[in-house]
Amino acid sequence: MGLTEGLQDCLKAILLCEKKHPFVRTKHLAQSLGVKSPSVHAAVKELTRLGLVEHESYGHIEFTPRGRREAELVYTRHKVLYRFFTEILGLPEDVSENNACGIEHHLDENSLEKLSRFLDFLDSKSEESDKFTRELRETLDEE
Amino acid sequence: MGLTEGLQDCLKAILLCEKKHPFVRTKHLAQSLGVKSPSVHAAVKELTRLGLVEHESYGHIEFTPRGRREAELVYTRHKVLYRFFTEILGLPEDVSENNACGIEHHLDENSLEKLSRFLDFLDSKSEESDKFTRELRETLDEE
DNA sequence: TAATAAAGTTAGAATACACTAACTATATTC
DNA sequence: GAATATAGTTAGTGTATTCTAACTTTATTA
Repeated sequence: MGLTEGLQDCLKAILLCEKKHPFVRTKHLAQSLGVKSPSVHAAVKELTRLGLVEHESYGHIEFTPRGRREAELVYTRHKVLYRFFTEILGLPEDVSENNACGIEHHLDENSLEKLSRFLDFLDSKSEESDKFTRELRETLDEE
Repeated sequence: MGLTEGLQDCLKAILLCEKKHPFVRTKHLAQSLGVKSPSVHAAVKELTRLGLVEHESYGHIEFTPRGRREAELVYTRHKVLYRFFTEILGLPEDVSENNACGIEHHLDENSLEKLSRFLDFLDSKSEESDKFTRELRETLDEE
C-alpha cells in the first residue's frame, strides 16, 4: 500500500473515533491526532482519493472496506508496541501511546512479529512464576 | 538541543566515519547515510552553523567539542535499540541497524533508560540459567 | 603539465507535513 | 427565522528532507 505516516495515523484515528462517536468528524480526528483541522482535512482528502474512506463535504467520514482493512493493520502494529511499553517496560499509558505512535512506522513486519512473540514468551514466563515479573518490576522501578 | 532527525543522523554518521577513515568527507557520509551528496552538504552546513562541526570548503569535517558530545548522546541511544533487536529479538545486523535508526528519534530519555535496564535484566536472567535463553530463541525462531 | 576523473557545491524542484487566516456551510439558540 | 456559534474548507506559507542537473574545485594520471 505504501501509505505515508500521516495517512496511517489518520486511518488509526478514524478507527478509534468510530468507537467513541456515532459519526466520525474532522473535529474528533483533529483532537485525537493533536493537529489542526486543515491538516486533517488534507489527510482525509488524500485518503478519499486513494479510495480508503468516503467523505461528503461537511459530512462525516466512513471507511471503505479496503480502508478498514488498512486501518486494522496499522492498529495491530500499534497495539504490539503499546503492549511492550506498558506491560513490559511499565511506562504510563500516555507515554506508551506516544512511543508506539512514533515507532510503529519504522518497524517491518518481521520485526513486529518477533516482538509479538517475545511478548507472548514473557507472558508465559510470568505465568510460570511471578518471581520473574516481580524481579523485572524491581529492576525497572529502582531509583 | 532540539536537533532534527536528519542532523542527528548526520552526527552519528560522522562519529562512525571517524573510526573508519582518517578524515571524514562528504562522500563517506553520503554512503553511510544512503543519501546523495547535496543532502549531506546541506546537513553539514547546518551543523556548522550550529557550531557542532567545522568544515572548510572542499575539505574534511571535524567535530567541535559540543558536536562530539551531541553525537555520542545520539549514538548511545542508538546502541540500546540495536542491542535490543540483535540480542533479544535475534534480528540480523542490517535489520537491527535500520530499526534502531528509524526508532531512536522517537523515544524519550526515560523510555530508553527503562529499555536499557530491561536489557540488563534479561542478560542477568540468561546468566542465571541458559534455559531462559534457549527457550526464548526457540520461541522466536519457530515457523 | 594538461586532460580527465572524482569529489564537493549550488540552484532549483518535489514531497510530506504542519500551520494561520479568511471564508463558507451547518447547527444552535434566542 | 435571524443572529450567533461551531465546524469544515480553501489558500497560502514554512520547515525538513530529499532529489537532479549543472557547475567548481581538487586529485589523479598519461
